[in-house]
Amino acid sequence: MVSIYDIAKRAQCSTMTVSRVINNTGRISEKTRQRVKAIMKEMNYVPNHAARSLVLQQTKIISLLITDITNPFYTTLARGAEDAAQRLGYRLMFSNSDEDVKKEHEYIETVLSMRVDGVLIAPAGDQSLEHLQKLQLYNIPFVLVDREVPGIESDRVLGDSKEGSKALVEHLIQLGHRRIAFINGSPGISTARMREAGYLETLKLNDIPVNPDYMFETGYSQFDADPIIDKLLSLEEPPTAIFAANNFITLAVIRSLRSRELRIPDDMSIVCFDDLDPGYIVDPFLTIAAQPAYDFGRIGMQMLIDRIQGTANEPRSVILPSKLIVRRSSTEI
Amino acid sequence: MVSIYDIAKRAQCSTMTVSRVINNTGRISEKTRQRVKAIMKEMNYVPNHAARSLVLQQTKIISLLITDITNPFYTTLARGAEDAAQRLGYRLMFSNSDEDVKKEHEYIETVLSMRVDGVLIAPAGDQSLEHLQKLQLYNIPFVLVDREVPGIESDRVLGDSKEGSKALVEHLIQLGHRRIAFINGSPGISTARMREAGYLETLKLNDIPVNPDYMFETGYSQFDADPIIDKLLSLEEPPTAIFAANNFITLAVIRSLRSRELRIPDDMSIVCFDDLDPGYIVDPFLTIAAQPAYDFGRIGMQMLIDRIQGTANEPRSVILPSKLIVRRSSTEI
DNA sequence: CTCAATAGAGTTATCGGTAACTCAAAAGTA
DNA sequence: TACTTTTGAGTTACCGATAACTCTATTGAG
Repeated sequence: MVSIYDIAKRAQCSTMTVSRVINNTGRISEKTRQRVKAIMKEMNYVPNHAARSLVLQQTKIISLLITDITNPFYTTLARGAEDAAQRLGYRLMFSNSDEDVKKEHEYIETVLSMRVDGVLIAPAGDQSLEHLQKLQLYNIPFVLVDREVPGIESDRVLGDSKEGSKALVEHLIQLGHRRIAFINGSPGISTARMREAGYLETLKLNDIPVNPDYMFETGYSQFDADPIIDKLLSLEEPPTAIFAANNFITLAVIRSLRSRELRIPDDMSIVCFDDLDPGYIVDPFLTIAAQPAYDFGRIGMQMLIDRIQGTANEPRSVILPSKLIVRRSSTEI
Repeated sequence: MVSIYDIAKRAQCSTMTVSRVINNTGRISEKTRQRVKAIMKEMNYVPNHAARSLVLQQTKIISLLITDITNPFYTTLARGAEDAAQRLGYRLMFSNSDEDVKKEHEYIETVLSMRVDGVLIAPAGDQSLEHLQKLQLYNIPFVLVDREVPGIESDRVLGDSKEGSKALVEHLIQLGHRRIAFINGSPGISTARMREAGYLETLKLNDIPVNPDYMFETGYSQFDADPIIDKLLSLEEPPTAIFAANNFITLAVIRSLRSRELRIPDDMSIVCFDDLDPGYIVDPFLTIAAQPAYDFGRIGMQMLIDRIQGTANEPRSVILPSKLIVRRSSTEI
C-alpha cells in the first residue's frame, strides 16, 4: 500500500512536506502543494490511520456500545449518535453487547486496545461497573446512555423512567384498573429499578395495595411470557391490566395472550415503555411511555465530544422526559 | 497509558521479552513469563492496537457496511456476520451508509485508512462501483451481500430475488389476480432489477399483458406512497393486488391504503419481500418472500474470512433461496 | 550594501509494538 | 574435557506518520 514515503520519493521532497500538504499545516509553496496533491491523487494515497493515531495519540473514533442491535430503541439512538458524531468530525464504531456482560467486557478490551477517543455506552447492567472503572482508570471519556450504573460518576443521558412509569400506571388507574400486573426487566438494570419505583409509588398514591403476585422480573430481551401469563391468569383475582417494562416484554406478553385467544384491550389492557419501531409498525396500537431515542444518542454524543475536547468539569446528567401516548391497547375496565 | 516499555522496565527485561509473553511466542522461562504476566496484570496493560497493526500489517478488524441500520433485514444480517466473525477471531466494525453513495464513499475512505482486513458490504447501488474498485486497487478483500454491482467480480451472497419475485406474483395469479401493480425500488440496485424481471416474466408466462401504469420505481427507504396509490386508484382499472419490492415500501403502501380506509386484503391484496422484524411484529399478516437474513451475514462473513486467510481462488457466488410465506395480506379476488 | 526576518523546506526522534538477528550461559554429547 | 546444541534472553531496525528543531535561500528594512 502506498505510503507517505512513496509520495515523497515521487515528488522528490521529504515526507514532512507531504505530511504538511495532507494536514494543511506549515509553510509550503503553492507550487509544491499542487504537485504533491496531484501525486497523492494519482497514486491513490490513503493515510494510514494506525500510524497517525500512534503519533497523535488520538483516533477520532468513538465507540458506541449498545445492548441490542435489533431493538429499534437502540438503533434509533445509534442514528442520533452517528449524526452528531459525523457533524463533529468523529467516526463511530458500533458494537453490540447483547445484554451480555461478558461480551461487553470483550468489547471494552477492544475499545481500550484501539485507544478510541471516547465511548458512548448503554451498559448491560450494574455489573458493567468493572468495565467502566477500567475506562476511568485509562482516562477514556465515556457517557452513559439510557442506563446508569451505581458506583459510577460520569456524564449520562437517562430517560425519566420513574415519571414515565407513573404516567402509565396513573393512566391505567384513571381508566378504572386496580389490579395491575407489572412485568419488569432485570433489577440489575437501573431503568428496571426506576420503573418499579414508579409503579409502586403510583399504587401507593392511589391507595392500591401492592400485590406481590402481580410482580415479575425477567429479561429485557426476547423471552417466553407463557409461564408468567399462566400464573397471572390462574390467580383468584387475575389482573385487568399489565404494565410491561419494555417493548420486548410487551411483545412476549401479547403473543402469549393471543395464543390463549385473549383480546387486547377487551380482556387485558397493556401499557409499556418505548414504541416498537414507529417506522415499522403498520398499525400502532400500544399505549406507551415514548422515550426520545434519537435524542438520547444525539445529546449523549455531544456531551461525550464536549468531554473529549473540553475541560474536565463536573459530570453532567441529562434526564429526558418520556411522553405518554395513549392508544388502543388500554381501555376502561 | 502504560506501554510495553513500562512493563519491561518494571520487570527488568527487554520489551521483546514482554512482547513474547503477550504473544506466547519464542523461548521464555516459566519464571520470567509468570513475572511479566503478573506485572502486566498489575499495571493493567492493554496492547496498543495501532502499534501492533502497524507492524503486523493486519488489524483483525472487518468492516460491515450496511445501507440501513433500522431495517431488520440488515440488523439480522449484521448479527449473523458478527457471530461468524467472533467465532473466527475477528472484530466487526459496523457502518451505516443510509442508502447514500456519498456517505458510503466516506466510510470506504475510513475503511481504507484503517487498513481493515476485509469488508462485508451491502452496496448502496450500482454507483458503488467506484468504491469497490478502490478496494480492489488496494487488494482489500470484500464480499458483496444482498446486492451485486455490475462490473465487479467478487465473492458474493445474494438472495434469489427473481425466483422470490416469481413465487409472489405466481401466488397472486393463483388467487385469481390479474391486475397486479408493482412498486419497485430504484433500478440502480440489483435486487430491484431482479425483482422486476421476475414480475415481468411471471406475467408473461401467464399471458397477462404488462401494464406500464401498474409499475413504479421508488426508493427502498422510507417514502410516501400516497402519490402512487393516488395514481393507482384513479386508474380506470385499478389493480386488485400490489407487489411491493421490500418491507419499507410495503409499510408506506399499507399506511396509504389505511388512510383511505381501504382494507387489506379485502380491498387490496399485498405481497412483498422480507419480513418486518419477525421478533417485533405482534401479528404477522404479510404474505412475503422471506430471505434468510442471518445466513446472508453468516455465510458472507465466512467467505470473507476464507478469502482473507486463504488462497486467491475464483470468486464464488452463493445464491440463497427465499421462501414464500402465505399469510393474510393476500386473498382470492 | 549589510543584516535581520521570513518563507520553504529538510532532519531527527518518537509513538508502541514485532521480526530477524545476535549472543552468552547452560545443557548435552563424544 | 572440549565442542556442539539449546535455552533464554537482548539489540536493532522498521511499520507510517508527525512534532520539534534546523537550515538555507529570499526578501525587506535601514
